[in-house]
Amino acid sequence: MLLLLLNKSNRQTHVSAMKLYTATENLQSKIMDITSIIAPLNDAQRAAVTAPSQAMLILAGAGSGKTRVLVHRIVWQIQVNHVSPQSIIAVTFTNKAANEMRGRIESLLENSASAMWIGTFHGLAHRFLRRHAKEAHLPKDFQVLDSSDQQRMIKRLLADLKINEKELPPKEIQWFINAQKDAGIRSKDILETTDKNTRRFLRIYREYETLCERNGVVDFAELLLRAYELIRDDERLRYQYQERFSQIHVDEFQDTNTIQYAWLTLLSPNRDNMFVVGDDDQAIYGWRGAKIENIYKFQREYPQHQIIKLEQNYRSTGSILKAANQIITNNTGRMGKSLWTEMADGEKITVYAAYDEVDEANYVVERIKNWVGEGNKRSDSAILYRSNAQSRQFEEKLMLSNTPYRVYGGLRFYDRAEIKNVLAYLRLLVNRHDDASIDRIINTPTRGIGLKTLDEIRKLAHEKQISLWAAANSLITEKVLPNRAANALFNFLDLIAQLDNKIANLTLGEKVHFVIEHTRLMAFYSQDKLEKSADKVENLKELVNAATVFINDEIEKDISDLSIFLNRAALESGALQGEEFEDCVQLMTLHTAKGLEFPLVFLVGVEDGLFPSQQSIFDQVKLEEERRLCYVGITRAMRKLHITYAESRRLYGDKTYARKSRFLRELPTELLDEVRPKREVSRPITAKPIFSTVNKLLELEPDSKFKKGQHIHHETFGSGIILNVEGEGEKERILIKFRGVEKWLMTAYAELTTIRS
DNA sequence: AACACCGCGTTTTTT
DNA sequence: ACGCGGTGTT
Repeated sequence: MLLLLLNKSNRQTHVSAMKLYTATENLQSKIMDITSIIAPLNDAQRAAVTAPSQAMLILAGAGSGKTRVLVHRIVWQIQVNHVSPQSIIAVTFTNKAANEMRGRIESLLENSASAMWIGTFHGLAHRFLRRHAKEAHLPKDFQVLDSSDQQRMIKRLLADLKINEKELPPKEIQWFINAQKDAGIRSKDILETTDKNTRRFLRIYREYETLCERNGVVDFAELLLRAYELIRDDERLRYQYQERFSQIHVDEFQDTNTIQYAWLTLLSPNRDNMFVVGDDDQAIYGWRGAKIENIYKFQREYPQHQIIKLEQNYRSTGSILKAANQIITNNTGRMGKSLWTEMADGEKITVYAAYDEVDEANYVVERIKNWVGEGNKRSDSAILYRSNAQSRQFEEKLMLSNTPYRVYGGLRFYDRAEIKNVLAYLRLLVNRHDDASIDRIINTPTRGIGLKTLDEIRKLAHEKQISLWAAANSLITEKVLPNRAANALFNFLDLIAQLDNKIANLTLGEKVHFVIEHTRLMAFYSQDKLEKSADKVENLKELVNAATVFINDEIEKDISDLSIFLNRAALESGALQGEEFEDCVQLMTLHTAKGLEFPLVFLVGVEDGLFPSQQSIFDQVKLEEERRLCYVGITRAMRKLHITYAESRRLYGDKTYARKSRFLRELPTELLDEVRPKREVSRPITAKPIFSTVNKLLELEPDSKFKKGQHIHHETFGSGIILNVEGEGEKERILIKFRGVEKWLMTAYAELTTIRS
């Protein structure tokens, strides 16, 4: 029976059951192992997992088990094809995805996967460059700049070059530089003859490159570009790694950019060992350089490839899936995929036409309260929105109803100012020539080094093309500064020297603790007049803790733990986030929600101008990306999806009116349950409405608790008077005049108490 | 060095 | 509306 299963499902592998007999002494256990690899898979998944070594493109729809396929494929290669773990490389975009993959591989293997290269593009590029720093012409202790460090460098550069930030905004320069690097273009590759604007950017790009070089720092895009160039230009290393990585796996392939694709191609010269998984319908990062075309490029450049589509969805109900399928068919040039499920249709998708953003939030919060009241977990519900600004209304209402919630995507741990300051000191201890760091903390906490002194340092550094540290030292020895400034500056330089001296023999945790104390940062952040000082102190302690438990698993022994720790902090800035385990309603943008799933999902603010965003409406390419985002949003829902939109909302200060999103109009009405009929014009508001069908309806509905003219009380809005009643049962809605405002509320959800008049 | 005021922009985010 | 960064005031 087992062998039968193997033979049937393994038609496509070059590993026969015979080979298994000879390959192992412990036949029984081997067969069991293989069963555990392929038994939990459906036909398409199994075909992917057991495919022979060749270029494979797995088109994996939302919720179709793409991670499972990747994980099982890797385990299959190891246990059945006896590929050495050393030969396995698996690349993801986020640390979270990489960690999850590693964890699942390890639990299937019942063994450590530490010999495999599993990580993000940036993480693996970093490991590669660390290992071959010399060949890459990088200092042994090179540090990684995150994007705020990068921006700081650019700003300094502009100041040195006496360029006004208004003329050439640092943000735009940063964008330009990163876009060039992501496309594999060095400043020397850009022709001088291009247009004037490009020339100005180009000049900064050049200067920035030399500055980074001098500082011994590398930004995110540089990690990828350097790794690419090194493997391209160093024949010995190229052969070595091509030889080593016999099996290359890539997750979220539709999100790869030019340089990532090029790097992968270099690793796979025979083009027979790339196993890439992606979904063109979930490509939502075009705006940051991801090239969905890489999927087509792959098919052109890897002519021997095989495509397998994973279309069975294990996540959502039939209705939700139908809606998702329907919406995405409006896009052009798709690879073509249609999700299906064995699950029942389930509930219809509820569409709520809110009066305004407050009404929308009330509706959502009421629904969540009902859901929790039915015994469900708050953490199984999510509110998804297009832009971060939208979270506020929901936060307010959740707070008001005492419902715990968590907003994703705020400031991350390692991005907090107090943490960045400590890290800057530590980085300075590793490398004195790190200008971004010295710039950051030379007067933090304030120690009397003013702008005047700072200017002198910068001027000298720029003139002599030396680091800020060297320039500061030079100013002291040359005795050109006024006494007070000289003293202050000397004290700073001395502080760094003292720290360096005193921490030499401490453990990593002790080092961090020592630095926080002796730079007086702890004292600085403990001042209770400071807002949120308790949080900041807590964060500093958490940093010490993180350093204490840090395990340096890099093989290079001659690089200090501190250096590795700092780089890890830059590369995994999101990893350390506390307070995650309380049962909370989840609030996040649609982008953040990609890859996640929730039984109950609210897709809110589904209005033209918001979603799709105003900037995307008149651009076909952008609009299609928005539509994919909508597809991502819908497919997050497992059991129940609510879509809401508001007829009017406050945006940038003033009231705006919008109509329901075109995406919503693309959904078939039979899948929808529209809670309140949409009205295009604002309602006539009269205390005594003239005869209308609505009033007649009301007369036929004497069961209603609510009557016109009745006084009522609402938890949030206070007391008011009912102006109008419409609908019945669940859909009954009333217009109430509160102090100054009139609101339509659903009586089924609003918390109303009647007041006897 | 700390605080007040003004003007500006304002999709989406990882590394 | 709101928050951030830059500038000006005490």
